[in-house]
Amino acid sequence: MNANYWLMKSEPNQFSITDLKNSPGQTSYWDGVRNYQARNFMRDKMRVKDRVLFYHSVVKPSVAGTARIVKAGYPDFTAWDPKSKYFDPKSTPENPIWYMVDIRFEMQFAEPISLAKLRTVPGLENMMLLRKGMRLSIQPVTYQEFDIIISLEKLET
DNA sequence: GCCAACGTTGGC
DNA sequence: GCCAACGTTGGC
Repeated sequence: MNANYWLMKSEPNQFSITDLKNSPGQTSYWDGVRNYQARNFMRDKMRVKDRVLFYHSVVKPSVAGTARIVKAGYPDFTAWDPKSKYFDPKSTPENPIWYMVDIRFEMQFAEPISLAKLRTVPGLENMMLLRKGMRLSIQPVTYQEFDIIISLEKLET
């Protein structure tokens, strides 16, 4: 079966692609997602080897690089830790509400591709990220969209 | 820092 | 079940 393609948002001052690159094994779990739609993607749709656009939100909105799913959805244990900022008393090990995946660093773009740039690129007109009011932190991306963004990077390096 | 858009909560 | 109030996201 073919891989799926995704975009995952993170505020770089919380967790950046550099942080992922510097993580043990260049791998990290993706914790703290507390939105049902995003959770459903992780729990039900993401598979090992799926490819990910790593998006930096807020500070300098841009696609910063790529990653791969290396572990499919499993319960987000930070929801069970009262000391975690992601604590949710409604979630228990017996009945987990929130899920995470593990991702591994693949590449960091020499020059992040800015949101403003993406808005000008032919073929990305229907990209979910570019829709008004779109806040979903995990979004499906088509193969074509993924490929266009990768090719932009190659042109600029 | 502002604020529009969205998701969630809770009173009724 | 409706919807106002509130909190959060995230671009600018």
